[in-house]
Amino acid sequence: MLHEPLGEQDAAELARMFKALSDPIRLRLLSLIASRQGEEVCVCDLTGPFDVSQPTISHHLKVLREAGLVGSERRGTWVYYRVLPAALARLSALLQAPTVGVSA
Amino acid sequence: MLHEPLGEQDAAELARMFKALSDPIRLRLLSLIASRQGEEVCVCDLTGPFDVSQPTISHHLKVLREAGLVGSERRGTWVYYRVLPAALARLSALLQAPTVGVSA
DNA sequence: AGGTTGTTTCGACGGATGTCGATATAGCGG
DNA sequence: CCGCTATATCGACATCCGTCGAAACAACCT
Repeated sequence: MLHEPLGEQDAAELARMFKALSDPIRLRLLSLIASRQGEEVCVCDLTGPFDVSQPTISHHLKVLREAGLVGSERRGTWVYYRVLPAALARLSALLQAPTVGVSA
Repeated sequence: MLHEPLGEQDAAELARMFKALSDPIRLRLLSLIASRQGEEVCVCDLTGPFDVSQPTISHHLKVLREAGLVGSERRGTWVYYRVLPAALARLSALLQAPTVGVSA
């Protein structure tokens, strides 16, 4: 919550997560994964909608994964990505706090 | 909401906002401003807690301002910053959506 | 085993970003 | 008007980031 100032460590960790969200392609990737609620999405379904090369998509998925926002699992030939809801919920709660403060 | 894939334009705009949150100093600045709910905070109160120079703080405040996350107003010698709750609420709602989807 | 497809890693390149010191602007007080 | 404090802008520099093509790795199929 933003009602108490963030410590340096928390700020550093949260900044890493927000940085993963700071690219349009990564945001769209995340929304594509999240829009299959709970289900997993194959990488092969994620490369089509974008104008960038497939290695670039793989790089962006890695960034999202290392930020703890998505998880991945290989099943056979394909790799499936899924959203990790707890991480998104944490960020959401952080930004929600000041809003309720003002809406009162 | 992340239940429908983001369009390119929306993604670009949202990415700009998240990018403003992707730096630890900016996150702490925002939390310092937000922790005074509704009130405004003088820049002179924001330079102290950090190890970086005053121009750097001014730069980060500019990034937050241009992202639409905070507003500023000059009153006499001092400049006061305040949170713009609607912007934070928008980001919060975006990240909240998949959570409720999974909690069901 | 060899070939084919899906995915990741590597190395390189150009552009963006955080930081600083120096300087400029804004407003107050004598 | 001049100096003083508060804040913003400028120019420079090192580092980081997104992107690509090429290559490596993984798993399937014959």
